Amino acid sequence: MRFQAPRGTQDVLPSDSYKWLHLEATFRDLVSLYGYEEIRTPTFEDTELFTRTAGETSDIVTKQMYSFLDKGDRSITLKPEGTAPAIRALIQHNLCPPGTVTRLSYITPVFRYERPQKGRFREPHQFGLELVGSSAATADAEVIEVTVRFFEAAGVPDLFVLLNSIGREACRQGYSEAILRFTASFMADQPEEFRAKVNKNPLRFLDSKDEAIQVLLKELPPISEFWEEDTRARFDRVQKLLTAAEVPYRLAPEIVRGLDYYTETVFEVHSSYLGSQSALCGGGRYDNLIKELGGSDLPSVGVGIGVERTLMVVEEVGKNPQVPAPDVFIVAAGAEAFEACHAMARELRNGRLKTLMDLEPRSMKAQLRQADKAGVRFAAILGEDEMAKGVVQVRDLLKGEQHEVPSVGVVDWLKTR
RNA sequence: GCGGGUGUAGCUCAGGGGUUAGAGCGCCUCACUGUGGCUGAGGAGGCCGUGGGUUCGAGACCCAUCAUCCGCCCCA
Repeated sequence: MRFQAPRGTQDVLPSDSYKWLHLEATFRDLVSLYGYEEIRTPTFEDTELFTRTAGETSDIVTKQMYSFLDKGDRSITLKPEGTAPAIRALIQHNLCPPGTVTRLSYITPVFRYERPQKGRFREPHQFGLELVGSSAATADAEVIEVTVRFFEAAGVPDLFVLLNSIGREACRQGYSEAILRFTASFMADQPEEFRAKVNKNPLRFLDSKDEAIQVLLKELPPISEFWEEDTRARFDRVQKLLTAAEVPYRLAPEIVRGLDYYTETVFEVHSSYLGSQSALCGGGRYDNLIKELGGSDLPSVGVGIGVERTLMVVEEVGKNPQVPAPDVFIVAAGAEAFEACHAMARELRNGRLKTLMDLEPRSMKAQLRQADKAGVRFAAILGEDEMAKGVVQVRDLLKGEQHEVPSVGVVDWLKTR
């Protein structure tokens, strides 16, 4: 009880660890079907990149960044999300020359200095996809579809996509002005700091939980009335593609995403099982990000998936993958057979059978109880009598049957079951 | 960053100033000396989160601190 984990981290049980690895494998398998290649960790987990991530790509208050001074008094900020670092790696290593299309995936921890609560940690993990180099609506739809297929494969029930388009600069400019007009009376009473924040990105008002704001915005026309013609065309096309792919989606004009590098398509995936704990993932198109980070003028669309939240939903509905039980438990009938049991364990493991054995030659009752607890199907019992006869008693713990099997044939016998 | 709840056995929790801190589940042993699950009996396991304070006496009350959970904020 004296050990206390660092704030905002989780105690991870062995079974949780297995679920995590299983989800990771599900993600890798699924996205590889669509041609996404994984960026390995060392490629983009560079401290300097973290540092720049904080200032350049986000105007979100820095108190949510995980910042500290290192031993050289440099200000270090741990990366708060995966997209910008992945895009930096892409620029740095020229992974997407103009004229080509590149599909990247990554699995990475991210860090946020927030008050931890359920479903929100200081070191959460993110699965991410970046589809770079295409401005086609099919790219938007592909990223959304892959994301949904992943959640389906992971066992997330009742999922649906919330879809919106926030248009291009002119559209957002016009809409922002409209929002500020509608909320002028509210803003007048607000502190200077708040006004400065909102003026920077008035779209954030749309998903505000403040009732006064929501009342004022009741008469606000939807953003679709500010769309330019090509935005509308893309949005229609994306919807058609999603329908064809049988991806369940709803239009959600209130979804604007927090970062200002998004353009046009934005989406989230929700599950009705998650309740108020927000979305499982967030994504969309960001056609200006690569240029802003110093790369070519490349269009891009991507998604970041919250690993812990996904696991929470899967856990909630009891669709956890179970750790596979061992195949055999070796029971030493009498201390004299203990060494021979070890030899048999080596033999079974050489035959690729997952084999357990008690560490001490305890009573058979205790050993069999261990076997039962471990969930194994077979107990292989070896004592002096069996050694003399050159056999092993193999007990089927499920059926309660017991078979006498020649020692030399045990591996084969077990493998054919 | 703001407000609130909770820290007692491996787990879930009871005990709300007064002997030696409890229950259920789990674990171990025995009944059954070479056969699991069921039953019964017995047993092990506690810096009562940590530090300070009040008191004759603190697991309990007060302060601080750490952890954790729930709102808010925020959500890449």
